[in-house]
Amino acid sequence: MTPTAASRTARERLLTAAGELFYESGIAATGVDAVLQRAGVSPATMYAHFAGKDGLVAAYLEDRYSAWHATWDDVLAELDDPVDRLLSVFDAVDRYRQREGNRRGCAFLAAATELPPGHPGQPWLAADSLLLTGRLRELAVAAGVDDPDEAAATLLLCYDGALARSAREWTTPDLGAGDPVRRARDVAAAWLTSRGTGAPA
Amino acid sequence: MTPTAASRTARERLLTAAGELFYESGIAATGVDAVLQRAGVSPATMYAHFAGKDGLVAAYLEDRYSAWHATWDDVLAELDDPVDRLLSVFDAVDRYRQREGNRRGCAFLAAATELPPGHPGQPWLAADSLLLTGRLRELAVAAGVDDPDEAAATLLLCYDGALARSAREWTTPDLGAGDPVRRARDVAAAWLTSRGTGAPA
DNA sequence: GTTTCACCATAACGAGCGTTACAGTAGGCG
DNA sequence: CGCCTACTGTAACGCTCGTTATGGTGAAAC
Repeated sequence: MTPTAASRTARERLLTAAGELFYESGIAATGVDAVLQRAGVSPATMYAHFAGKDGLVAAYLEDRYSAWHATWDDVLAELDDPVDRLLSVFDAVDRYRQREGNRRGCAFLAAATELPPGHPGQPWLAADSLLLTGRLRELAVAAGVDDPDEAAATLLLCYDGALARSAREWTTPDLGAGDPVRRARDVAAAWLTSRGTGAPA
Repeated sequence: MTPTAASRTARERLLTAAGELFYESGIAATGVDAVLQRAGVSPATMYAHFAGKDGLVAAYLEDRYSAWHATWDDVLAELDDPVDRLLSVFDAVDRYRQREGNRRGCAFLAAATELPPGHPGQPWLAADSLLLTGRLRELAVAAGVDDPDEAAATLLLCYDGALARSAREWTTPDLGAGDPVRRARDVAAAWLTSRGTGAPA
């Protein structure tokens, strides 16, 4: 908007500050003051940009959704093999973590347990679920698996398992367990080769 | 304690009320007043039994832990086959849901995202993790799988995946996906037969 | 130079909530 | 009877936190 600002605009600073704090400390546990202080923004400015804390939360989730969506697109653009493309969710999670320094599980999973029904951020949670289920099914069809719906559901199970385990290991480190995302990819791949592609016993 | 009380004692009523409300609406979102009203207990009585809301939360988690532990024990006592015993986590979840009317994912998973570090309820979350990892590894050893650690980690991945998906489907119903716990059991069983038990290609 | 726009700093308001205090009641028991 | 225990009901305190209001700064626009 303003070409003047030497540093980033207030809205951007608010969004990154909110992203860090909401993600690390939880949404409900993070006060507006903490976000304002980290962003170096005055209250009036924030309420000019967002519809209160709820609006800021919604914008934060939209931001995460866009970043996740774009990351998956990038990974997908580099793959040709249909099975690789079907398993790309896990590679996308890897790259997303690498980009955003994400080490505490899934932001949407945490938000799903924190946000009440009707919260303005809920549509982005639904969008995330829709993206996952829809795209996994498309890719399963393209990969020519026997039952695309079942394959998508199984992939989704492994995906959520990886994220949930990441979240749990954050608070209770389970040494020697290895990377849950890597393991989830392996399990999903094994399931696909044994039952997904037409390989009758 | 008191043989007099015609109905259950105040402590019991508080615990069940807290269990329902904390589980359905979240811990942070549930006010003490709501628990008191549902339990039909005055504030003074509650603070005589528990160390504030945090103490009530801790007692609630202890209660859930005990119930979960006991349920798994019951299921385990009915099984003899080593592989069935290894897969009993999922059957135990089934029975637990049936007993407690549990339909919104895992209470510990939700609590893990809500409770701050150092909260008096954290030990019970750690106990749950420890029970899972420890027991799964024991059962894996007893089942004679090739790599007990890897088998336990894989089972744990499927387990958390089932619970996380249950939680997500609560807010965003994914019709036609079937029961995540059932699916997790199937995936885990398939993984075991293909790689767990000594069945070299 | 004046207007305008985006923004900062501080303070204050108002609601919600965890907590405590203060009386008052019903039943078991010596 | 009187004592003790377990409990109820209401009210109030104190604090946090989201929100709003007020005055002021600095830089681009014309």
